[in-house]
Amino acid sequence: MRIGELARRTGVSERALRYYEEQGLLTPQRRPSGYRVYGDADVAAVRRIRILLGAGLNTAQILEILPCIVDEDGWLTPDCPELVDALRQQRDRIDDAIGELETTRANLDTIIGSEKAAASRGTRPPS
DNA sequence: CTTCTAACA
DNA sequence: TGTTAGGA
Repeated sequence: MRIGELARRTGVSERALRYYEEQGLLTPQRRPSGYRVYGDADVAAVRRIRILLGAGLNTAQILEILPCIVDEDGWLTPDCPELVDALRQQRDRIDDAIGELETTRANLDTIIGSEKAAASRGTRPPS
């Protein structure tokens, strides 16, 4: 199949599919015309890529752990320690991000709830 | 009509 | 990533 069909069958834009190839995630054959030719296996490959991207991994990280994945009933099964490791690290990063967001939210609450802010917001006398 | 590369009001 | 120009 050509890029258009793969795009339709995966719901991923042609732009993204070409990008994945550029990142080494997909290596479709080429017709003499230059057109990319994908196999049925690429449909599953794209799904795996989407899942990993959804887990917050970048294409470089996915490229490294892609061969560690075993396709099993539409889901992913970590097949080697590298993948489990990458996923754990990603989990830790999420924890850090959550922590920073909580700090930012606390800062906003301080500003919003401060006496001065409340005064200038609602108790301004007519001039 | 579909795909390709390259580039960005 | 989207979009688009210009070509095959």
